[in-house]
Amino acid sequence: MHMALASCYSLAAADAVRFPADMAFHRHPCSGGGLSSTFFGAAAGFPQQPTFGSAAPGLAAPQQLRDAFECLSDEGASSVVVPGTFGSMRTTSQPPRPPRMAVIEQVVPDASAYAHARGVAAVAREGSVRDDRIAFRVRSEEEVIDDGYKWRKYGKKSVKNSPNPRNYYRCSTEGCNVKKRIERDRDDPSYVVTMYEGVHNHVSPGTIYYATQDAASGRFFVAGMHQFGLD
DNA sequence: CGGATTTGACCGGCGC
DNA sequence: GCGCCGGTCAAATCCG
Repeated sequence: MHMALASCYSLAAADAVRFPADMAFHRHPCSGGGLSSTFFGAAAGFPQQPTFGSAAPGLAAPQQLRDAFECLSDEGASSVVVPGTFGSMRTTSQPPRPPRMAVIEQVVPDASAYAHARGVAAVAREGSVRDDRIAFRVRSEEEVIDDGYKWRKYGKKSVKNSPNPRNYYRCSTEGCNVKKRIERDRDDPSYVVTMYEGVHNHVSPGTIYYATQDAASGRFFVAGMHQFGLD
């Protein structure tokens, strides 16, 4: 998932994030004392050494991102509202649209998502799941999510036991081999399941991220962003 | 006209 | 060995 999501879902825009009333993210150890938006970056395959704005000291390390991600999974987070441009996959021929609110209903644990995508046998065969794959489920009428990156569609397949086709995308940035698969949930077509694989070796085009570090935990958080063309 | 998308073909892994 | 399945390729087509 992506940065448009990660960044908008920032400390500065914490009021744009809605959690179940019985959740206490501010006290959860995974959140590092602050509302963690970093798991979105993990899903998106944040650049390992991104270039941020001048005020940005860096961004969450993969492990930290996974921590946050697992935090939500463990807590059973079921409703997170984030500003994102759902329904408008950005391509080189399409300018970015203004953000719209979208609801991430469920984050799919990496292993199960991978199993879901490739089959339990394949996962068992590999022994373990690569840590650069992650998936999530979003209730959305449209399938494409503008995550800030440019993607090139390279395949479409119908999958067994599902009436919905699976679409394959590859990051269109030269030298970046991040891929993502998008398909509607076979059990509930109102959900879109997106799975990312790999780590971007570049920053989201036209986007500058500002990170902040929590003094107590040492974790980094996306504190803000600027996306050219949106303002 | 160049770049993105579509879509059938092709390939490799796996189970029987 | 054969068929099934998921993933990828690439030629044809579309579109701005």
